[in-house]
Amino acid sequence: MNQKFFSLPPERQDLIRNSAMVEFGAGSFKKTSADSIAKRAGVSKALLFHYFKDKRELYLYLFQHAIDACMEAFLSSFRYFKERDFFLALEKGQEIKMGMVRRMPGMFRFVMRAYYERDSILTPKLRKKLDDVLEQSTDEFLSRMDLHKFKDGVDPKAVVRLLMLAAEGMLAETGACTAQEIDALFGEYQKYASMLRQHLYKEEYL
Amino acid sequence: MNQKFFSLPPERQDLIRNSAMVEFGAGSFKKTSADSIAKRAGVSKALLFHYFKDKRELYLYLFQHAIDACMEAFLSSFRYFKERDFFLALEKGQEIKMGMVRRMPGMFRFVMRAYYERDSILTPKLRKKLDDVLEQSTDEFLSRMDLHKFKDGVDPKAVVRLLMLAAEGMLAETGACTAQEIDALFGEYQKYASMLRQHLYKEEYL
DNA sequence: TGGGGTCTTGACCGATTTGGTCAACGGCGG
DNA sequence: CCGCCGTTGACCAAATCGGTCAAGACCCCA
Repeated sequence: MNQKFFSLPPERQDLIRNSAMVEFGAGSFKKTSADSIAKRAGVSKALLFHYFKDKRELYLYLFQHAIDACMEAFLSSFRYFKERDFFLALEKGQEIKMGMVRRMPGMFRFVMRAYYERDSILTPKLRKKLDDVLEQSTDEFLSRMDLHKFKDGVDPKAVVRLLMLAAEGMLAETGACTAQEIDALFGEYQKYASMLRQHLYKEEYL
Repeated sequence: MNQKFFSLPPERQDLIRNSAMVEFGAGSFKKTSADSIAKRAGVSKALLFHYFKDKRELYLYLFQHAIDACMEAFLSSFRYFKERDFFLALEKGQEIKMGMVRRMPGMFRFVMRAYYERDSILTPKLRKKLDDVLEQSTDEFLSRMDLHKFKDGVDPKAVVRLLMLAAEGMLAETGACTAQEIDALFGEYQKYASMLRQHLYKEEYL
């Protein structure tokens, strides 16, 4: 790809990346046209092909960039917050996630779609990179928490996964989100999290 | 549409409907080609346009049919099972739902996509029909259950919604499912349901 | 064997869209 | 005034689009 892309104003980079992710996230790689991406970004198609040599390169770059952004957000979140309470940390994490959704709407959908798409053009390396991020983030998260606050017999990993799935389900329902939609979703999510906390924690920790 | 479609062997009707739903569920109405539907079904494009006068008619028919199927499954499930325990009934319901997924994979994704799609071609009547089914099914469900088995302070509606969202999230992750994939998903779902039951029910009902 | 009816298709249509190219434009610093 | 750089509209051949149509494949009844 053309390295000059990175010397564009950051908000312009974001504009192009986000537009492309939203479009790629709405359909398969093949069915997503460069034209629609350009139109959404409000730039000419020629500009896209000026910075990226073809559609494939743009796609792979986006995936790489998305994973890097996730990884960075995840790492920094654990660098700064030393919270050891499961639900408080989960809330912090969800706040960060929502912040990312706000700044890069369409990213999570794009990544999911790219990962699960048939006839995927992703390289095995990129797939593995995402696997690592997901697995590492969950395990790392659990290893830092005070899991003994849970009642006996509760599987914390199942709790994380249940909440993750619910978040994914909420994301699947709505399209590209406005800021208030995201806040509403976050509010609903917190309701479920606090319900679980209420009944899965030992009483002395409530 | 051509009424002769209904005198086709039922499994052939299913084949065509399911192929169309899978394809429509994978992209927007506009970006889904009649060709791809025909190819997936293993029939000629000409046959599609023999039974349905155009793409739009096929699409609207599919939506109608899907809603009717949901409604019928829902009604019959409550006609036959008089279960009043929240989680047992939910399990029954989920079994029925999984059966539908098995017989019509791609249906739920199609319906969701059709409902939330921008520039939707759905008529307001069809939208309302789906709204009714969803709202009625949840309310009806809750009204028949022994909700007093829940601990005080637990909102049963939130429990239903949380599990629904998780199911949606699982569905969003996988593509068109094989029978064993569906079973695996169902197993995971049951794990979460039983976890919730374990801790949200009063102890005397466990 | 032949004819009629029904399901099904390959070939085809004009129109649109596709990924990608290229010469040229505008604005800005020197 | 120049030269540089981000940007563009116009353009291309090729593919794909929704939809049509005459003819093939098959079966039952005569």
